Amino acid sequence: MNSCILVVDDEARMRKLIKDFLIAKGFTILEAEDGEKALEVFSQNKNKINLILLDVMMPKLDGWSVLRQIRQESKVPIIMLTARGEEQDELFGFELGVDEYISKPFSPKILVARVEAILKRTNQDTREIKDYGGIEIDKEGRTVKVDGKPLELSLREYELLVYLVENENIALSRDKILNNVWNYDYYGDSRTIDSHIKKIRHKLGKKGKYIKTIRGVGYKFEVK
Amino acid sequence: MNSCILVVDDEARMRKLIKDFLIAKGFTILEAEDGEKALEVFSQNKNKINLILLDVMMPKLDGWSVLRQIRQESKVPIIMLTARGEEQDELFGFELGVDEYISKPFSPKILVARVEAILKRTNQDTREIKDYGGIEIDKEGRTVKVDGKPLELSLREYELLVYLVENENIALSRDKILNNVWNYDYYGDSRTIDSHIKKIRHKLGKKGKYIKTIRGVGYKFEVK
DNA sequence: CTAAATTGTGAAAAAACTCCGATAAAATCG
DNA sequence: CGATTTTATCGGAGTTTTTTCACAATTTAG
Repeated sequence: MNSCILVVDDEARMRKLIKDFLIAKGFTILEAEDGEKALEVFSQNKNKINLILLDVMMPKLDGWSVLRQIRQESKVPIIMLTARGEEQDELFGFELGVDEYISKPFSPKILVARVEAILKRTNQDTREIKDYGGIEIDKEGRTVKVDGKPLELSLREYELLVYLVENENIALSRDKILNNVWNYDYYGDSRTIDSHIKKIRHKLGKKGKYIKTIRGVGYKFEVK
Repeated sequence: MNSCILVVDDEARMRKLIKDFLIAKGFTILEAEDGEKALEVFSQNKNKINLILLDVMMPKLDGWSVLRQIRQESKVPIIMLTARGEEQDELFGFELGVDEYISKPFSPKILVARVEAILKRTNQDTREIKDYGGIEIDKEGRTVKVDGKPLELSLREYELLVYLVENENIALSRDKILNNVWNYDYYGDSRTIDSHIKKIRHKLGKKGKYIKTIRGVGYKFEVK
């Protein structure tokens, strides 16, 4: 993990306070003492920075301006540090893509909690691995595991399996399968599907029986 | 869009207030007057509900309990409605997966702004399409586009390209490439990589030059 | 500049994949 | 139960993908 956070505030004391707490929590910190420096540091560390703590009131370039400029090119999470309870500002900011507010004065605990919450939310591994009765499918990685063991599936096999599991418990007609897994205009032998089903079942081993045959219709994936 | 929001609060007046504002903004509203009802409504509308506004203080089952139970099975965004400024609660809640707090009393504007901010954040199609100098890769869909035009890449070509772009600006040795794109124990001709590189470059057209040859080492993807 | 090393390229061999058609097996119906 | 319909399975033909190999082009070193 070890996320990198850019702290932007004109008060050195405030920066130090924030920095110390976040470092104690294992974060890496970059600092900037005004808006211009913030943009500079940001542009040089785009890929590294995971979150920005941005003070609103600053000399040279205020927090809103910095926010706007950064939002032109990046969706990095930004927490604004504001004077207490300025509703107008909050509304203003959400539209611009502020992720969170923290009002000064704040307790370091709150700070850390919010930072972690936001990072958790955004860092949240976008990788989604879905489990269908022990058949794990990682669509991003295009991999399938059964009981933890990776399976080698050809393109058609993979797509057919994905189509079946994504329609778990739904009986799929051969027509539907052909139209969805094959090109729309494919006009082939309907035994083709059977052939692939056979191979998938075989590769799934014991779990092959989750692919049910629905006589007169087609197939259905059902964990039972 | 038209998101559905579950409003849980024991005060009918409060529910009505929230409901009216959110409906005015085009949301669909479900209501529950206590924790138990909330769970009931939730379990019956799991797939429909996009966000939950959850009061903390309620008879029968309080907000925290509801939160915990819902988090057992769902990541639906939850905004807690709390009495003003209870730090302890906030810390407590972030760990449990609270997405946001709104302190009573709040202005309807703030409410709507936060709801919209959260929905914007979470509804954000999980589908991620990354752009590397005009080469767009959708890993979930396993598609590559160059300047908007889809490319047909074979398995190896695709994986090799993904490996290169994900290590943008890093020179990758042939060894490393073999170990990562091919099976770990692959023991083939080293011209194999070149062959695929050639095909990829060709398919990328003008952008093929982003794949740089690093003599004596291997290749590097670099947009320049 | 020349020789050596490394990479690019195209063609062809090898491997993998997809699809088809024939036959076997199973389920259903009368 | 026997006939009929439907699905399972198998082998192999036709494709596509992957790999290999020989040679050309390029870069680097001396």
